[in-house]
Amino acid sequence: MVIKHVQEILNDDWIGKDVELRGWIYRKRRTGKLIFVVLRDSTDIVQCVVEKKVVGNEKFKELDKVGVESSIKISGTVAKEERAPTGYEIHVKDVEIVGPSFNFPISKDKSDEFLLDNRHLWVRSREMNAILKIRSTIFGALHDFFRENGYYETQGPMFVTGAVEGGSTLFEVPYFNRKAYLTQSSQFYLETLIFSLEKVYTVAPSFRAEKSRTRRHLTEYWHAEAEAAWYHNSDMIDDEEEMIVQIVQKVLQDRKKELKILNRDTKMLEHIEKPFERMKYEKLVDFANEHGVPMKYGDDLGADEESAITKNFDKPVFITHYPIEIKPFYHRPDPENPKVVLCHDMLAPEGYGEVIGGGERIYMLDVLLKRLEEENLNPEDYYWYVDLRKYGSVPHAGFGLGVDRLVWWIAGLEHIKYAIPYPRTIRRVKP
RNA sequence: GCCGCCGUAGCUUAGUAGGCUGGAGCGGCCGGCUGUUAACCGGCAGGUCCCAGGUUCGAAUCCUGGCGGCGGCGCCA
Repeated sequence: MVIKHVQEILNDDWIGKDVELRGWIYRKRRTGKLIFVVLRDSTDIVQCVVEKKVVGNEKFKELDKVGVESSIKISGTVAKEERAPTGYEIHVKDVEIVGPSFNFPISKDKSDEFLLDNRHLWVRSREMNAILKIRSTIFGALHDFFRENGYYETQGPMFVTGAVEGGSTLFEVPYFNRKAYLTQSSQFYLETLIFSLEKVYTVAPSFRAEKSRTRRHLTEYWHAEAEAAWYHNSDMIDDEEEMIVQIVQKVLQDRKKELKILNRDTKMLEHIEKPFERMKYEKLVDFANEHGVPMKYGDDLGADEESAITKNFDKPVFITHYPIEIKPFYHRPDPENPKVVLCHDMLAPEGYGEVIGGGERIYMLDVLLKRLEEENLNPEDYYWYVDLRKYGSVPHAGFGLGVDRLVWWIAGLEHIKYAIPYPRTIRRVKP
């Protein structure tokens, strides 16, 4: 008997043929001498009809006894059946219970807290299954983009000794007899590596001890970062635009079924093509005020501003040329207007907001030293970063992308905690 | 750092101007049913009302503190 996945046999070619399926009991209903088992595997679900007179008294009783999520092997004949959830059903000839399950804790009523406590079991749900597949596709498409565009994959350390960005809060960890921190960005390390590889990227966790309690924050999140020698701000934006379009296309192509399971309205995703709007911060202030969000020059974008702005676009938007005061020290001041820096944030549409932050880095030694001084930072703490500007510096640019945020937006999720298998937030470090 | 909300059975909850035995649905167990769709019908079991202290004749209900959790702001990706 041929072993198949559910998805493979859900078509007319299989009608009347015998198959063996392996999976888990998703639903079970008994009516007299019949048991309807909805079998789930990684690919899909299918209804299986078990008759007492076919499988025998003993097997029937055994199957009747076990609960949902028991793992089973069943063999039988495929039939078309309008009444079955996925249009086909299996007339079971034999069933084997591999790992029984009794009183599976997750039933129809579910609170957020309960599902998070039982995340190790909830990952089996159809929704989580769909999200995890979309997430896998997104990670794959990210790697494809970088590799097809001349970026080398590399890695920075997770244990570090200092902050990359002034403001962010670091997790302190004991490191033998001194202190170390968990990295919040690999950017500076990537900058060192462009002098060897020119174009580099990494996909790694970043850690932020910010006490943020919002639908778009995790304390541990997956950070895709890239850095490229000889790139200016707009070159980097070009790459990001292409990257986002490719990822969205890939998901639309490969994950139709999953997007449907999640009730994702894909119309918004289908619009996404180049070019994206590129708006200077200065223009954005006017735009915000015209759209009922009071904002004055020098204000950073808050959640209200972000969502109000992105609701007016059906594609991602790049905001560029922020005032120098509201961005970290390493951004390169615009030679034509030193009050702003050559940076960009990409805001996802539909109110999702910031997904990418990036820009051109300062490459002149004197400019960097001046900026460190203005920000009251000690150049000695950044000696290796400063060194890069002493030995054959080149213009370069880079970005950081919150991959979980990308999943959150593309899958159209309510909260970022649904975008990652095991979310880490200020209040949750288990399971 | 700031603001708001929640904690009652395995799960989801009703009950809080203090008052008799804290109700229900789902799940579980027992029985029934040959086409179910989160099946249905009958029966049964199941409670530290988050914890500690206080007010009171009397607390799930009011007060104080603690623990656990959820959401939002700020900050960020």
